[in-house]
Amino acid sequence: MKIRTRYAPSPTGKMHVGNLRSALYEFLIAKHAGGDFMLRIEDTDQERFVEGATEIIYRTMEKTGLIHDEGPDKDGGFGPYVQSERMKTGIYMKYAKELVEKGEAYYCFCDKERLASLKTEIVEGKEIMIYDKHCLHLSKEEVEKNLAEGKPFVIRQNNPTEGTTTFHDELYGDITVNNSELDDMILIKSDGYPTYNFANVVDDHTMNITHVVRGNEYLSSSPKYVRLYDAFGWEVPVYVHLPLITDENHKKLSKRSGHSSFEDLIEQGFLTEAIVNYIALLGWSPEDNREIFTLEELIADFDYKRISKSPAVFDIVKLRWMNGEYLKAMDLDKFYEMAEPYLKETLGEGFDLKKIAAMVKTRIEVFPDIAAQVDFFKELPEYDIEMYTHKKMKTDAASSLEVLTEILPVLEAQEDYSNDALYQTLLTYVEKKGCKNGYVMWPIRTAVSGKQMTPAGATEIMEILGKEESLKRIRKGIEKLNA
RNA sequence: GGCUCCAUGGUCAAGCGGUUAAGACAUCGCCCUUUCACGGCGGUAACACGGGUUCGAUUCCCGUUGGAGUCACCA
Repeated sequence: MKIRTRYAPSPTGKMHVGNLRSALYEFLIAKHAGGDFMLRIEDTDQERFVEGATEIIYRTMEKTGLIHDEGPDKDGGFGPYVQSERMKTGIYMKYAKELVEKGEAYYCFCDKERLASLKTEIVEGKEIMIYDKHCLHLSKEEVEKNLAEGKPFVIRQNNPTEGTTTFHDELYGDITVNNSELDDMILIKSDGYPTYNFANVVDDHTMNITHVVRGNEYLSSSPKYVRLYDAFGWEVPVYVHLPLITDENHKKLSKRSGHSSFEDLIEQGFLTEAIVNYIALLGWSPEDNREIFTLEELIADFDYKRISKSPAVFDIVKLRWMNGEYLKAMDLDKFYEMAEPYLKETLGEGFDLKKIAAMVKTRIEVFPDIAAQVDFFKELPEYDIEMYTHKKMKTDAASSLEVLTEILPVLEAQEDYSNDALYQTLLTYVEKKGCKNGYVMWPIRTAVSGKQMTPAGATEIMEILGKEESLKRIRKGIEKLNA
């Protein structure tokens, strides 16, 4: 049988990395087995709906390459399934009524006040309530009467109070709970919309989803879903609950606490491919020790049995490293194309940006790192003459002054300011002087950059700067050292 | 608090009864070098605890502890 999975987000904001990883694994599980992957927007909560959120999800999926295989026609392709659209067919109410017929669900007319009176315990600010099945005992006549009067109602699942329910998860094995733990959750809300709890079961079944893959926050409600499948007489899907991704405090990532969304990471200069690669490895590992994967390679290697059971901390430091690996592997033209806006922002016009891009390519992890690397080209920063002192190079203020003063006329006479020519000139001087390269390179580099660290050596910097600016900076250095 | 899940270095992780307990990030040191970075080499660092089972437990079972998730007319 062909595997069919789905990503079923609610359009309530941006996608954080946990959401993205669920989508990725769902996609990979299907694709690895040659199956189909679907996208279903779960927008049954009208209050939480965020304008534009669906588009964000759609765009993110497209950008990351997690393309779904079917859906309603849209722009010549497939759009996502949307629950609010599906609801117009009356599908959820139809199935809910079927359950009522079977005695597996019932109408409930309890108002807020009565429900509030049921709240017994307060734990960590949360009120715990177990519905007392009050309306289950309403007679058929009473129900009809209430309905006829237009009294607001919800439909609740009717769970047994005795016995146990067991379901199987591919990763976590068999999980059994006492039925007394299962509360009579609401299936249809008073606004007529289904709850997630109900819609996900109806949709997964009617869409022929074979593998339900989702975050492990659903682990504890899964027994109730299984009871729904059983009540309908439907085949229970294969369940794969994914370990949580947490922040550095080991708390679940959430949109509300402002954890990194995919879009934020892109804005911070991370590459889509690196993000996808990194999150793939949060909770899954291949048989070998490989760490760098394209999406295609992930599809080929992704065996969901190797997904881990314990939660993983999202470590942005390692993401940065991985992003750097992608940058280093990228061909220069592509890199330049992406780095150009960042280079322009700090340097403006008038520089050989491509040459500078090449210098910086292996030295940054994310694009915004560029600014701090190259800003000195634009303007010589204020610097302390302490920087002329370098133990290993055996340089200090005095030696630097001497070198700079001696080399200045040579550089003034020099016409060719290409890196090679400059380097030759300096080497000649070094030989004549009988010292180490660094003894002269260090002070020149310092004078010309004013920085502790630069993306290139003295002569490469001078090549970019040009004769006039290079000399100006060296004179400035001499001036500072004389003061 | 009830229920459920989880437990290998700071982090991601391999391991699936017998290993000197991999690898990666981070960190530290050395080398290379026109500084730093890159690159190369090396170091520090882990099986939460207590009982079993077994000739032998990181690995299997139970308990303890710790952590997380969940307990809505949210998904």
